[in-house]
Amino acid sequence: MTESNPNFGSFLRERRTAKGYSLRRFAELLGLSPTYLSHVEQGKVDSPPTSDRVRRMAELLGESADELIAMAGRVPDDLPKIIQSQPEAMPALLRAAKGLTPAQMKKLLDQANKMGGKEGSQ
Amino acid sequence: MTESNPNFGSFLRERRTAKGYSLRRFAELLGLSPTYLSHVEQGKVDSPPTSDRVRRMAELLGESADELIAMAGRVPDDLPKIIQSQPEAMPALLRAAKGLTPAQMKKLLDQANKMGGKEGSQ
DNA sequence: GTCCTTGTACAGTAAACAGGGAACACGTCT
DNA sequence: AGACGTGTTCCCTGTTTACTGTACAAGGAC
Repeated sequence: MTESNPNFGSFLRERRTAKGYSLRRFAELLGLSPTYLSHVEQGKVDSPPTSDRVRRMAELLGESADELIAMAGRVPDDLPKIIQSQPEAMPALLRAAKGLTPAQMKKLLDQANKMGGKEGSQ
Repeated sequence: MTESNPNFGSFLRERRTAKGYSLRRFAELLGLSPTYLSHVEQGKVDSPPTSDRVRRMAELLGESADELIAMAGRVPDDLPKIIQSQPEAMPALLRAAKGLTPAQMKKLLDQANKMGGKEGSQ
């Protein structure tokens, strides 16, 4: 059922109106029907838009794509491939990072970036 | 289409026969039809089994669940929740870890485990 | 009043997902 | 020859996903 955070809809509406977009206009820019967008904003929808659509929303609204995608109950679509590229290590890393505080996460992220300094692998 | 690695099917078959399970027996233990399992093992299926089914396969075969799930082209189902718990940091971490060698990954994982030493959150 | 724009409720849907049933060919055992 | 266990093939199916079209009510502008 792809449970989407109930705040997703209201957040979306708040940001959209703040940007001065009408529902129809915003839907048009996204390539969605006003109907569906209305449903989404009311949280009356079983399945939120796909992550690439949500990414586009974020662009138009000037919000963080990853954050909005998470609110929608989705996962950024580049991540599955990354996880599968190292099927043991990546899940282990995520599980290890699960309990960490934001500050600890930042440290860990810095470590990772330091390591990958030279390798710009495709 | 949930692209599953073509090796998934043949690997599955190889391990199953090595364990002495017949297709019917194995299917029964999994709660699947022999038909579908046959399709899966031949790679003749558009959508591989769900990740919890693949996990059960791994248990029965004594294989790594994460690895088999990746072969199936799926993502372990505990990961989306973890990612969403820190929508900025987790994707960033994965992307930073993307280019790393297995050895570097191990180091990073150790760091993460050291940090989380005390916190047994949730 | 009527025109236009706003969002909304109702109903529907093509395609993908995740399989399943029945019958079949083949080898083996007795 | 019959029974049995192996995997396979053809075709079928309920459910979910990610939406859409049409029509409508409420509020302002002219």
